[in-house]
Amino acid sequence: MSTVGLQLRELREKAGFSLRKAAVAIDIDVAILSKMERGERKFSKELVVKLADLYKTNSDKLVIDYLSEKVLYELGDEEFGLEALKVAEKQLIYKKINTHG
Amino acid sequence: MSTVGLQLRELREKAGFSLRKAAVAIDIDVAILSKMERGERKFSKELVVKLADLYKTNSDKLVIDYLSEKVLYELGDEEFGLEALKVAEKQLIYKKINTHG
DNA sequence: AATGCTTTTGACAATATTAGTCAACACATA
DNA sequence: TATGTGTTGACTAATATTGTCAAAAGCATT
Repeated sequence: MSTVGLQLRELREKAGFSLRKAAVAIDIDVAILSKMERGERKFSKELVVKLADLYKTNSDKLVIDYLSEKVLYELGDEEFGLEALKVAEKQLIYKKINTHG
Repeated sequence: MSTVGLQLRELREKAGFSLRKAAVAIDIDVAILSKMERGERKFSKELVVKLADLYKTNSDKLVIDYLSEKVLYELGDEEFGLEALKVAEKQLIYKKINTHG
């Protein structure tokens, strides 16, 4: 269940693009796009953004979901996954406070 | 700055193992262990646990830190990293509630 | 049925990434 | 010198990811 894939598929259909047209527009093989939408292959962030642009949609939420999926994939069904996420969050917040930019 | 690496280095020294002895004990090349402790190479979870065992330490916190580092590495300096972590957390919690085990 | 479009599938090659091996180096100390 | 410490870089091997292609399958329409 790749929510990014499903979301992008819906967006594509609403925007009236066939799989082929969309694939050509962002310069990838149609087979890859097909697989990505169905969660059989991973997206790259670049492609997510390109597709969002193509469909005239803001990409922020899609990117966030994309990253979230990536993180969850990395964690697998790890026993301490939740704890790890909380630690990671703390680190990020700490970093955010103590950096310029 | 790999906290897992530093933690394991301290633990090793406190446990009185030389790099070579520890590497032999867990059956890896000493060069790899050296690099891992200094954050030049990634650990695997298996090695973290093996080392914790060798040093007679509970591995839970180390594993959590290991996973956290892995996640943060994946996110890089992504603008929406924090948001992604929060989404991932929600997913995990949701999953935890709705599964047996 | 035949055409023309769609999407899916699998096989394969090309690339990139990661992991493992080894020898040499530098430093300290007995 | 000889022994033990940790570090470094070059190299190979193993794995994973990505890209390419052709064929197949689905679905309307003519």
